[in-house]
Amino acid sequence: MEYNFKEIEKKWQAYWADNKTFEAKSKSEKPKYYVLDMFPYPSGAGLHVGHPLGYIASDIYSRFKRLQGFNVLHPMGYDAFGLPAEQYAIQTGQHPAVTTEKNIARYRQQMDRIGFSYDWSREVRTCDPDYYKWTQWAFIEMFNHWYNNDTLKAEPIEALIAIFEKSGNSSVNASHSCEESFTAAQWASFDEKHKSDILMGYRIAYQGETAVNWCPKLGTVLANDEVKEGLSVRGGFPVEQKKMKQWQLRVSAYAERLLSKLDELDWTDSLKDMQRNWIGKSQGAEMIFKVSNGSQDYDVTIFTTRADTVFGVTFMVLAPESEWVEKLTVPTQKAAVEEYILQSKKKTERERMTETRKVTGVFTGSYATNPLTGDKVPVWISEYVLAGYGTGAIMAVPAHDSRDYAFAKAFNLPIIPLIEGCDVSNESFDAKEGKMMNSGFLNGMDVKEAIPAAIDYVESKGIGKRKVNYRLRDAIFSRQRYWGEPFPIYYKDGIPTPLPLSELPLNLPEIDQYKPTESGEPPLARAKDWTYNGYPLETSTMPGFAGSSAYYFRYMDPHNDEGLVSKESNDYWRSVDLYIGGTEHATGHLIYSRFWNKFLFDCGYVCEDEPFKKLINQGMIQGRSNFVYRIKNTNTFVSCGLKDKYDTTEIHVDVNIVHNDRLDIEAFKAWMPDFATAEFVLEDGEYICGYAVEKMSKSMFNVVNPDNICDNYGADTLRMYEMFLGPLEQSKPWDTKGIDGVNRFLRKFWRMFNDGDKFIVEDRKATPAELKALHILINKVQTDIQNFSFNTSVSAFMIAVNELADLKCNCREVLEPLAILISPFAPHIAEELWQQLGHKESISFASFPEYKAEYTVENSFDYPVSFNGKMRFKITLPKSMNPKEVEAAVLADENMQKYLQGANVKKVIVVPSKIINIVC
RNA sequence: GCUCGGGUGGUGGAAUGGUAGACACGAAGGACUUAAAAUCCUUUGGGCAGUAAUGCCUGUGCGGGUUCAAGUCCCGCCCCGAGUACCA
Repeated sequence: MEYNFKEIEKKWQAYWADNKTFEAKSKSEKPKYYVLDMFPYPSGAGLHVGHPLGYIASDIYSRFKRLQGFNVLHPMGYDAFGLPAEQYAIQTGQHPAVTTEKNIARYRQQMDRIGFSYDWSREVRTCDPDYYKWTQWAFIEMFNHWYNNDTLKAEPIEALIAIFEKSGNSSVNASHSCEESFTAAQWASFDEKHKSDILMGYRIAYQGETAVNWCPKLGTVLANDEVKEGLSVRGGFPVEQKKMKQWQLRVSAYAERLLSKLDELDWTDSLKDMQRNWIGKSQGAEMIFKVSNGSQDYDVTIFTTRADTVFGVTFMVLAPESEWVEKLTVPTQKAAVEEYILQSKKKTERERMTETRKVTGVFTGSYATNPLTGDKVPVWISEYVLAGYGTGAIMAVPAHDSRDYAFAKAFNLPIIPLIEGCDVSNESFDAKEGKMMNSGFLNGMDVKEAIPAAIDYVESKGIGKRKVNYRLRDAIFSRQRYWGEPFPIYYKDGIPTPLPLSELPLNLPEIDQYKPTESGEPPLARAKDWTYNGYPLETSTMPGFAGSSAYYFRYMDPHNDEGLVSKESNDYWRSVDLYIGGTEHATGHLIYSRFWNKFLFDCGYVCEDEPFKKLINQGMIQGRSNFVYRIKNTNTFVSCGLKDKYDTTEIHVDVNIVHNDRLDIEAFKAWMPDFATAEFVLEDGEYICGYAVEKMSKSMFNVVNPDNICDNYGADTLRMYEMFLGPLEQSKPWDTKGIDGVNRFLRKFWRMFNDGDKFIVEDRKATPAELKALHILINKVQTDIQNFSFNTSVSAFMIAVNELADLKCNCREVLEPLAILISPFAPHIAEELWQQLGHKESISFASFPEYKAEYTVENSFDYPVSFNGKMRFKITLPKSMNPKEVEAAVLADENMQKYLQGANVKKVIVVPSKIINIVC
């Protein structure tokens, strides 16, 4: 029988499902290992060949770990809340739950065909009330906690209330957004509403007014990571800044912990770097400048990382949104300032960006006093200062900051150089190096000493203090949308109040339409009787990242209705040992999950502080589009190599009717009615298509569906080919060219133990040559899997099978370990061989074969590398040998003497490990 | 601008500082076959010499350097990709 992958794959997929082969044991003597994929959003388009790349890698690793004797948890689920299903619902009236359900079914079907070893009994869906109950629960917990900067952890809000009752808020060191200070007596006198407002400024999940990213087209606000280049990541619609009251998560409280713990994680440096940049820690100082508007004096605090440059301050700048603007604008400038602010408000984020570096600004009319020189400097307003970072006000040092420099040039403000020898006639000198001048007591110091010296000085004078700033902002947590988790919050006389836990989950209500109401309220406002005990419920819903932030805990204990995860299950599974997914989540999901995890850790619900110990980012699989070239105004198509001889139009052609860049002409004619009568100018009897690497998308006709590959080549070929394509972490275009090689390899492997209809394995002893090939492979595969170098291990299989086939190796002693070795990559064919070898249990319960080094020892000194006065030999010697011993061994070696015949050896130079030079 | 990756045949890609191009695709030639498919064998970075076995030169984006030895390490450029962006 030929290698009939269709039958084999169907058989084993059914076997695994029937026997629950991959169900993870909740209790086990074995050590645990948790391998997780980033769960997908089930889109309407189904999976394309890019999606399974990471899943295949994680599956190989999971199967490998099982063979190594681990109790492996390898689950899968769906990130099922999201915008596309809702947009579709708005257009069609179809309930998002229905479309989502349909898409999930299709995803599942497609994944099953690839032969993944998921434990489907633990599947989770974020849109399932039994699941989002725990998302809502976590939100209430965050609502009921505040972040104590003294103990560096989240603590119950009751403890904070107790402090307020005893001593007000002056002694509290919290991450907060409360602007009021009060005594115990004052606290006692506040009414309920006032107390609620104050506490809101301390809660980890809080409601607050800030500038948010508002996307008018989607009718909702978005978090920072959901906006790229001023456009929404979903849909690509313009986003503008708007002040709104929204639910937020105090992620910023965890900035330092999120940053410092990165060092301990086994993630790639580039990913850690992305998170570091996103968190954006900068050390500097806050400094107080006295500002006068002519009639009144104010203390305005600024933030700077260059305290050493105070002597070069020639003006000050406020953000247009700064609260100081109103106070510091003098009557004569009022009209101009108002006009400027109006203009900047009108601009969307995108417009601000496209008008790059266009310098704009307006003078307030006020003057600030330089705290060190006493000089009076003007206070301006400009968009280049951001309200949300630092204090929203800066001291401008045009000589040493390029933005201040541009501003100074545009408005003709003075520029004072502070570093010896720097030239600021054309540009600022931003580097933190050189000797200070024009700087009073700092003169002569190096910049690196001057910065701390300047801060020490202002601290001692009480006009400033050291300060660390983070770029990381709190996460906006409200969405004005339907298809998300409802907030478990109702408004009791206007006071936001969490539902009792017994009321969870708060189910998403049915509504007639999925759009906002006429008055612009979120869709949930359409729900009938959206109240609790007569009080109105919150109408916004949670964002996409809410459900995906702690899903990995749920897999540990998916059916628990007492808690997110039981203590027992959490103590056993702890955290994710290996997480595989795309880099696109670096600044979103992976920050939120770490934050969420740390919060639950602080509260004592989970035992590990970090969720993902090791993280691998699989590269993206891009599309590879094919083109045909139509001669203008005809229906004649010319092959790629001849296209320059004609005036042609390039047309995308469906890659599924092109093989190795050769067009299937009949299929092309049938593809679209227009082409039925097409004529062709061929090269050597074939039509060669052009190609380009583009994003994989329907409109480019370059989407390759894994189902097609499974139909034509089988899942084992698909799995091995995706790995063979190149390094896992690298992005690469999908190119079916080359898949034949992998398929050929599997057929060859099949023929090792099948001849016609006969199973031909013998029970004889293996020869040394066979064992050598086997053990080289064992060693290679083991190290490659551990290094996630799956492409080279596929090559190693090809080499080994070629060699063993040449040796006519069909003995059990080799084929048994070979089946185990290949089973993570091509599990179906491996199971088939395993069964034919007489095993009753799945190959997943076998043990990874042991590598025996003695089968691979090479003969030493077997060839000369070069001869050129010097003779060089590559040798393999134990590392423990010292140079003298090596020299003696070399000269004594028989082979070596053969090469040295007649040569007059003057010197033997032993260079590290492998090579020796012999000077003759 | 800043940060991090990366540049190797016709193609995808291999190479703990140690024979560059493993493995695979494609291509060319051949065997088997009435034919096709399948399978197998040979050649395949470029150049030169030779009937040949073979030998020599050259070659990993560019220019320098360290080293007995550099695709790999160092310095300076060029190009491509990703992230981020008035973050003071």
